[in-house]
Amino acid sequence: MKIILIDDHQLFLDGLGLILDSIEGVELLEKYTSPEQAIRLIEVLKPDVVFSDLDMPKLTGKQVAEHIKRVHPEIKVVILSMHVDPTIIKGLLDIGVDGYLLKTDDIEDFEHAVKLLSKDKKAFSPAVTDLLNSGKTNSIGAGTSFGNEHDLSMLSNREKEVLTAVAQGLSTKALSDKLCISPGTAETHRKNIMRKLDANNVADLVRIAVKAGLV
Amino acid sequence: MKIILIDDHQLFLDGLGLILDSIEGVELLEKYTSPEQAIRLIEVLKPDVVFSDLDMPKLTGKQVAEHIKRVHPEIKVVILSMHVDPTIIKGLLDIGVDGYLLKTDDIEDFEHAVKLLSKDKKAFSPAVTDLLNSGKTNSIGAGTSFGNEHDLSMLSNREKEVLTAVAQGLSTKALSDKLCISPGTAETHRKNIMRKLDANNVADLVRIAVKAGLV
DNA sequence: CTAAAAATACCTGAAAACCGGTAGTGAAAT
DNA sequence: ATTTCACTACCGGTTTTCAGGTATTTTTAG
Repeated sequence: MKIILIDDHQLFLDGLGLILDSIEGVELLEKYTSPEQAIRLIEVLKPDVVFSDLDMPKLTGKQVAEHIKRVHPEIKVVILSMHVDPTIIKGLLDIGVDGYLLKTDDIEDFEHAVKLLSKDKKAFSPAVTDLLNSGKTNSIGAGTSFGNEHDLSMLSNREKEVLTAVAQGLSTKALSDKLCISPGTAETHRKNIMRKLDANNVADLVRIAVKAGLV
Repeated sequence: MKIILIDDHQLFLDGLGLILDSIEGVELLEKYTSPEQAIRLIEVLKPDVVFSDLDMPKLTGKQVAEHIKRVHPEIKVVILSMHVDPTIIKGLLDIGVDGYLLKTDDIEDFEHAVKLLSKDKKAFSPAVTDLLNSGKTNSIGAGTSFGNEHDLSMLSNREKEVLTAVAQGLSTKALSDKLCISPGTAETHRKNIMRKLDANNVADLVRIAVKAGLV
């Protein structure tokens, strides 16, 4: 199995290269910190599989996957990522990627993934497999998501007002006075907002509000 | 030189382990995906140098460095990071870290860093060295940090850690686990912080923390 | 017009935050 | 040497949040 690697972090790339070299039946053709260069040379190298990082400065792993799948559908693309994010994963599946591995995986997981790929099967991290099996985009319990976009579009106008007030440090009582609603209503709004934004407490709400420019 | 590694990404950890093994004069004692565990076992292992990732979920590399430098000042701490961020780097220098390497560095940079460390010199990435030389952080003794630095000067280091944790949305219990203190102590810290910053609730704390760049 | 969505309001119980203390230890400063 | 300060820890009581609801009205969209 001929492989090329793409990751903007040279150190990770070097390390992963060493790991891959130690796996039976793997031939590491080339490593790239530049997605553009990798794409340019893919014609020449004719790899079986491309492992690409997701978060990269100029060209994201998703864009790399899209390009490769459009031009060379026969080449398998596996995305390496730090985050278990259902929406990201779904987007990648739509493109037709052949795997999604996590940087928190260990070498065994990686070897297993290589085996699956060699059998023309898709390769996902255990954690990702669990996610895909356990319903869909609903993840409230275990991991609080890191880098997801907190766009406030799903909030109603009133809810945005409430969120702003909460983020300003107003108590439910003060907030309800200010917005001329009952404290119970304020609570309801806050609950709905927290559900929609997957926030578990006031601190989460404030961070989101600040990042969204509400305060 | 006895080394331990800390990074929440198992795959990176494995790869970096292989790289370090290939470097002359390096003995890799142990690798940890859990900063807490690493800190707990540091007494036993007695490493010369700790390489730690900066961005980690439960305990940041900065907190790891703070803890190690507080408890075992003789152990060198080198931070691995993805970003060339002056404010971050300055904060780490204040703590007294012995190096700041980038994940975009290559193996040669890494070997060079190890050499410097063995000579009791500080080890920085070329890109970071450039930044440090190009002005900026020369004002070391003075507390006048560049940027706005919202008034957190009255807080002790520990209190800043607590504030950061609170702003990240951790409950008192979770926070106390993370910082290895009792919930009561965490409460005390939070109280003192709120008094010092004239904050009345978590929302106020989060806003201040975000504006101060703690999160 | 009607159905859906949004906004309003309330209830309950467990958990957590909040606020007032007190108090020991160890390190640093005067 | 004594004081000061940071850090640690605990107590007791009050308030608030948080997570389940339920339910009515108003507004919006098809």
